[in-house]
Amino acid sequence: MPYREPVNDRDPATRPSAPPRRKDARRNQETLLDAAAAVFVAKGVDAPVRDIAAEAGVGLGTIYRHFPTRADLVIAVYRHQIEACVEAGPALLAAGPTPYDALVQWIDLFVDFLVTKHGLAAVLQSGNADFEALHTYFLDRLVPVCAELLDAASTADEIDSDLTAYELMRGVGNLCIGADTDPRYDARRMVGLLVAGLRHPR
Amino acid sequence: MPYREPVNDRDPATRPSAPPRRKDARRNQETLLDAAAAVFVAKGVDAPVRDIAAEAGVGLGTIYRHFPTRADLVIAVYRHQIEACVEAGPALLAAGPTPYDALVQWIDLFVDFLVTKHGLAAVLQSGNADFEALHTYFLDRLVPVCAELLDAASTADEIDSDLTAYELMRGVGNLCIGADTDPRYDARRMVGLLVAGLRHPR
DNA sequence: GCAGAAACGGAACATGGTTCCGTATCGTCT
DNA sequence: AGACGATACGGAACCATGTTCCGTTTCTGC
Repeated sequence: MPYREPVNDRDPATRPSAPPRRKDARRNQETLLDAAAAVFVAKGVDAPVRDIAAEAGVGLGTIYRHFPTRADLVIAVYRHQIEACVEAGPALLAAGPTPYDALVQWIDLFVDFLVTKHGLAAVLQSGNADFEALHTYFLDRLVPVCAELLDAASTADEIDSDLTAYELMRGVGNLCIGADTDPRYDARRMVGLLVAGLRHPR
Repeated sequence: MPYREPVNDRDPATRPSAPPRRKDARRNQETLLDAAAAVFVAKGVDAPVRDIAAEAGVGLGTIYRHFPTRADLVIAVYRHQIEACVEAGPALLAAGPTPYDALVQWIDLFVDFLVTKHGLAAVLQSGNADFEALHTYFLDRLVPVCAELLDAASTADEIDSDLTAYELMRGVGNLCIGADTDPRYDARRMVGLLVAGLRHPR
């Protein structure tokens, strides 16, 4: 996975860390992201760090030099898709027929993302302190977008609830847990029900 | 798990194991359940087994003799409350004004239960294989009750959805995750939204 | 009171995240 | 090119946790 874009941001979890100066380091970082992505697909997001190191043909120390924590590795792997989601928000708002429609479509986007990543949703909400950073990153990036959509829909009087963007994101994320391993559970449908509940009853 | 009472029952997670024959064993089992309950309240359902052993003043082996697995201990601690929930279903159905009302009240009961147990909801859905038994036990006991309520409401034409009792339970359980540690997230409200979405639009 | 079954305690094992540090590699300076 | 310091690497070692094993202790029926 590409990653690296020029240094800039403040928040370490949000900022793509500056590219390593040394060529071997740069190469390893590439390799690691690719390996991690592959392992996540094959064994889920909670696959052992050692498996990722093995897949990348790299020592454990190397992983931890590049990504201080498992959560940072996960963030790095999915950063692009998250950012795509962030950018999709305003776009949908501008394009869609109504703000509420845009909100629904945006949430669908997010749910699709979550549901197609084995165990991501679970790890996102697991009280597990290891993944605090992951949780925080997702929320920091997505809540503002969600809030914008929610506000717009609210202003357009399409919505009948003072539900927080934060709560909505949490709820949606929660509903996606387990959807990837249980054919009897359809997260999209659940989220649909939840979001439908926001609509202004007319 | 206590020593094999002469074989009989099929589902080990559902059967309250027969009381141990030996007095010390009986005493220890009591002590363990109390200690576990206390530790779960203090440190959450995912507190280390060692903490529980320490609280009970007992060795690790003793815990594992009585409860083959952490999950079995958790089940034992909460069995009574689950069973109370199971019994409340038909009662509410008989008492409530309408089946849908009964369903709503029953779900409230369940949510209250989950939300007041630190980390129970999380551990319930965590893909974690360790807790498979817990997950299964909850579902085995509660899904039939939920199905009964759902059917009744459906028959009374109060509900406009072919949602499975299983899906509903999963959804509700999921929505409760993290509610105990995050003041910004109100699981009851989320569940309310979800359940409201079932109602026949009129 | 004895013998053997039943229970006990806790060391030891497996797994998984993370840290440490001696060694290897890179890039620059001369 | 050669040398040297900074950077990066590998993987053993460490810590936390669930679980297993087994030598020891405690009961209970006779």
